[in-house]
Amino acid sequence: MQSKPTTIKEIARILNISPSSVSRGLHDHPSIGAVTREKIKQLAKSLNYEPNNAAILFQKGKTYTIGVILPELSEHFFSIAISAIEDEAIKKNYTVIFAQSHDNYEQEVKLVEKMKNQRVDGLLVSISKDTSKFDHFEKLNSFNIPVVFFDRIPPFKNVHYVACSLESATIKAVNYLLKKGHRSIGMINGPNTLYASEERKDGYMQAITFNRLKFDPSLVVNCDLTEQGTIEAANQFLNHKRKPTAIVAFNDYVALFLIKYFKKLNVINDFDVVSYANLPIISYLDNSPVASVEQYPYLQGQKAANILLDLIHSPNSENQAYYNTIVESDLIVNEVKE
Amino acid sequence: MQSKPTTIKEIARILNISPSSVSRGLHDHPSIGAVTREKIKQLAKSLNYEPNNAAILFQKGKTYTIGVILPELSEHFFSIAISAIEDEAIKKNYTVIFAQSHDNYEQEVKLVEKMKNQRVDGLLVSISKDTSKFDHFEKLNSFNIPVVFFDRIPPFKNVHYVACSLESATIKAVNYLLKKGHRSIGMINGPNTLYASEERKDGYMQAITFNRLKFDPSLVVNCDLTEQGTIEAANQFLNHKRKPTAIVAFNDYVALFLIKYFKKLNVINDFDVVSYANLPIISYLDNSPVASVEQYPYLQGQKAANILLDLIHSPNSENQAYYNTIVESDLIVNEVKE
DNA sequence: CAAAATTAATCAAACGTTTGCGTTATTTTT
DNA sequence: AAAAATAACGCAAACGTTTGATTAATTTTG
Repeated sequence: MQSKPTTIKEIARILNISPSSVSRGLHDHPSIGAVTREKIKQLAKSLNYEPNNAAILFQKGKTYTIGVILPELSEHFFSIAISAIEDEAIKKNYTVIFAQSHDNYEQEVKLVEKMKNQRVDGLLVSISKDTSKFDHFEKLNSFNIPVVFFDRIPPFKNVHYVACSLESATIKAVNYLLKKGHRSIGMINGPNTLYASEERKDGYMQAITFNRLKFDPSLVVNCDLTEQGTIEAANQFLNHKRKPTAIVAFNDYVALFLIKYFKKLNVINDFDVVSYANLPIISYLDNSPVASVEQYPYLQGQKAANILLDLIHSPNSENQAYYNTIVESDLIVNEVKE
Repeated sequence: MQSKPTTIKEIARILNISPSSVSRGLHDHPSIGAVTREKIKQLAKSLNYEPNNAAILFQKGKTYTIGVILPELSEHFFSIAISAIEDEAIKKNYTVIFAQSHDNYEQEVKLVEKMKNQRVDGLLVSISKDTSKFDHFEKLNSFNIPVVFFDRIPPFKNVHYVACSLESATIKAVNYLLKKGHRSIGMINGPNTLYASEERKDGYMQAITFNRLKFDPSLVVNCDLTEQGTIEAANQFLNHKRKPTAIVAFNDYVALFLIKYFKKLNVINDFDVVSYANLPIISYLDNSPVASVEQYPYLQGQKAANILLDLIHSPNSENQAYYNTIVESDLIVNEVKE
């Protein structure tokens, strides 16, 4: 029952011409006469000819495929980002294959290897949390596979990347709180190993010092981003000699934990919480953060994809300029609570 | 700089043996002696040999790739499901390529075509909302590409599918509300064109009649699932002669709209809302639904992927048995609100 | 010790498509 | 009318790997 797919050879045999002519005819090559061309196309259509992609890819050494490696697809941020990537890719007739590192370095290394074996034309990567070495990406260089990092990027500039400036976002957030009158602002930061933590802290410090306040390091506490860790961080604030009246949470999950805990202690009204918007329906909460940093995952994905496609099509691999694209993040102020 | 990747041929040339021996050596074929085998493997390693996947795929006519077509990757449900699919696929050394139909029939048709051209070994599909014809999938049959539908499945049995029984889930939900003492229960259903709407309604009716109550059709209202539509539906309930005391919402978005509206009217405490759990943090809401139907997207994705891989590996294509797998959904009762 | 069996490796074809280079005819230019 | 250009197509190699059929060398067997 499973009729073998029609091939160019078969069309050639039936029409009594050579396979090369068929190929050229199908591609409107000028050296094929109009009549033959039409005959070829007609027969191809009536035989339901479909080019064998595998053969073409093999022949051309291109796969028209871009790989995406990211930590967790089920995280809202990434699902939006990859959705954008796919939308862009399909416009240019590229296919997307993806894989999750599950925030595991070894897995990430393996996946890079696999993508390379799959001979993807380019790679989009958001690095895992426990990645601190980056040699696995350098191997791609020698295979001429361009890489664009997005959102979770390595801490150096000589790569292509698209990311949000969490620093400026944090400045905006802290400024907003200062303008609201807060004078003691706590920050629940992530582990120090994360570049994103560094950015947040830098932004915080800049905003504080720019406003001629003195920076109190004990108001920035590190946290493993779990619920338990959040509670411990919260306790530090509650017992602080200059108890903060506002808190910048590392992300929405932390904000949720925090709000839950504060509500339990019935101190929720003593705090304004600002967070980073990874989650969609956070605004439906009764005691939602007063503001959120929007990181525009769709835009980031879109830009990253387009840069990658650019790189793939740029003929000279020795183009030494690196795309370092910063997507400005905005502070979204939630409607005033009545 | 971009050194051409090492090939089997090159290894063969250096070792002065034939390419076929190299291939066999690398695959531990018995007809290659131990010493030669080791020499081959060593040289391969030292030359960083990587099999050219494109060539292998072409040669074998298999791609070790499964395609996934779904409506919207950014929907939480699907992002979880595809996350599971990828996890399963990678275990069996398969790669996942995916594309979004954006709930558009024409796009879906195109994507199926594209997947076929990519010669995926199998296809996983969650159909788009406005798909009512299914010929585009039948073409895959003749190419011997198995298809497994999941969650959003066609309304007939002679295909492979994995889905949740929304009917039994709805029965559970309604029963729960009845047990809580509610005697007038409203349902905000989706458009009648959706199979999922039918299932919900059937479940509702069964639960009602099984409990010897009389079914009031005016308590089941259709809704376009927008916020405006939800409000209109809510108004119908508020003006109903037997005003319901509990409402089954079509999904969490509808539930959110509903709760928001009820809160605005300050009637939120007059209702118990039950919903279907597409969203993660719904439980953080102050006035969250009292219970949610968990549809186990990860499990669905997992099962669908495994079934597909089974089908791919089953030698006889004439295996006429269809996998019709139902994932039992559970009613998750949220913690009692203090 | 000849015949059979085993071991170790080679040959060559095949997968489907593309493409540089030839080879004819036919037409155009001098 | 000869030379040059063009049009229309065929030839064959190439991409890298796998695999059935063979061969050659060695060992086992009766």
